[in-house]
Amino acid sequence: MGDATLNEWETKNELASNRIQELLRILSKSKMLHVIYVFGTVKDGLRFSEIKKSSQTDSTTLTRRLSELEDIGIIERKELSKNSIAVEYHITDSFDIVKPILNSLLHYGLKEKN
Amino acid sequence: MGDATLNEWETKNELASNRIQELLRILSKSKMLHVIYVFGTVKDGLRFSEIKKSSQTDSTTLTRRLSELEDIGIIERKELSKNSIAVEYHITDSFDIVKPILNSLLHYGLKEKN
DNA sequence: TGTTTTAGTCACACTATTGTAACTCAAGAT
DNA sequence: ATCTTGAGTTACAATAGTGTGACTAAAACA
Repeated sequence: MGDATLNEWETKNELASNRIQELLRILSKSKMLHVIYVFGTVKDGLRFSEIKKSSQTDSTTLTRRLSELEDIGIIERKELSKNSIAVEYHITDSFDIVKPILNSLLHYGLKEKN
Repeated sequence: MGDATLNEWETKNELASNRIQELLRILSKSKMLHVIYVFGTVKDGLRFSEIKKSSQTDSTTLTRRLSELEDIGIIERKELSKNSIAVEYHITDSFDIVKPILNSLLHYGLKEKN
């Protein structure tokens, strides 16, 4: 079962491999999991300051993480009232794609080391 | 369903979180996926040179990747004949832990970007 | 009018990760 | 005895990713 699915790798092309590599590189950056966790658990439509507080991330790093997530289409940035000042971040349908990965990671994290 | 599992995050402790972070950091390193892919698809009991050829990784990086995988207990290094020269790498039971993660990543990789 | 809040930006020094090239050392083949 | 292969190691320069602290510009509050 696990093996069967693993065999699909053989049919994958370079593009898929690059996308995977890229996703992993992005997911492993500092505070990324904390940020995604906030999006996964709290209500939809989050303000910069809320994410900052909940994820305990500084402005610089949070900006970096949010724009990376936006770049790969996992969240969307929306300015309330046309001239910025207030901004809201929403998850997109693609957010579902990372959920199973987070769940697998969670199981790994909770498992004893033997 | 996805949400239900995601809620488990709320019960996780700092230790789990660090383990997850660490796994992600390791998985995202260069050539790591290529190396794991070889272990996942080819027979068990691989020689350094086989992995090197199949994963297209240079000695330095391969040594780094293998010892990182060994450190987290996903593979084992075994010297055939007591005084090294020939070495074989085997996957351990813990290798199963990363399979679902690889499968999720695979699905992500194969999905169109919209 | 002055202060606070929101959502960042900028420069910077620091650490981590990378690939390259050159080297090692033991064992088996010629 | 020399050559090649296996499994690395070492040094290094280049690139990537980090948190800190200082700064900004607009809007809402008092």
